[in-house]
Amino acid sequence: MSASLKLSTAVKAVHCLARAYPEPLSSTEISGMTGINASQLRLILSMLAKAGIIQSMQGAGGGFILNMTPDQINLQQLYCAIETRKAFHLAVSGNHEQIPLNKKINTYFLDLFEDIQRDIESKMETISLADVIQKVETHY
Amino acid sequence: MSASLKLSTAVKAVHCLARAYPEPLSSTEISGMTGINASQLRLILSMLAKAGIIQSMQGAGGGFILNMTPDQINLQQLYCAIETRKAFHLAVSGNHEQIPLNKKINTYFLDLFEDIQRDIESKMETISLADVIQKVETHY
DNA sequence: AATAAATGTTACACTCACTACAACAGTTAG
DNA sequence: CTAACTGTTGTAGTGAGTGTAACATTTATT
Repeated sequence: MSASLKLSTAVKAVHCLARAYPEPLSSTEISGMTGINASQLRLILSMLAKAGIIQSMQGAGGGFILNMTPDQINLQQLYCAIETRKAFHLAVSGNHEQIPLNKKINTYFLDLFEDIQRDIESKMETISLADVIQKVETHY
Repeated sequence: MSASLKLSTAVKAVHCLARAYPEPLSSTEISGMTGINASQLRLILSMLAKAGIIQSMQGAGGGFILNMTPDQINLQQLYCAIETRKAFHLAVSGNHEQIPLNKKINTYFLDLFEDIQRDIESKMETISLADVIQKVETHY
């Protein structure tokens, strides 16, 4: 799954958890609320649980519950927890690295893209889940 | 081709043109210097020509030649000229938009991603081809 | 202890975009 | 008129992303 898709999925799920708090929700329940496949949700939610953002409880009567308040959770934390590949997909010309100029320019761009990646991450750090919920409920 | 791949390809090609200036280079010649396929180069170079960044001359003895000095060309111009899809690939959870909450959160993220896209573009605007050439030749 | 209801994880089919390249039509100098 | 170019279209192969199912594992309940 792409980082941006996972991020929006994570926000939707966590938003449900915020509304249900302090009651836990199962992946099936969240699936019913969002339309997102339950297996897919579990994949993402288990990553969020490992990052300590939510708590997962196995077994009958279990489910997921927030482990932090919405204003303590920011998009960067969510993004970090679920990231497998970078948001700014950094492809540079494939395999012509035997040519010195290519190698140098590739390196330059990899550095630049990392730089941009850092910019994106700092921006996301400034946006809390509470911000998102508030904005979604008022401005849209 | 992804935007970032095309961008690095464009920079490599334009870098060759800068060194050859005022002599024109054919796509075959640039291919020889960079290892990049000539057809692929022509695809990108023709886009740069349409944007007025380089000039293309058809027919025997033709080729490509810079139409601006390296310090007048910035990465944003190159990126703009070759862009087909956005750098920050903005996927949000696909097709569950019948659920109002989803639609709102999707819209929120599309807005956020556009915002980030703009940030990336302004950053690229500050980097000229001359900067890249200078940096590549000294720092790497 | 047995059962039912959860999570956690793996696997898989399917689609689709990307990549790299070839081929050829169109254009121009000599 | 020919040779050397660009411009554009098409295409086979590959790899990543998507959506989902299946099953192993864990735990509350009775």
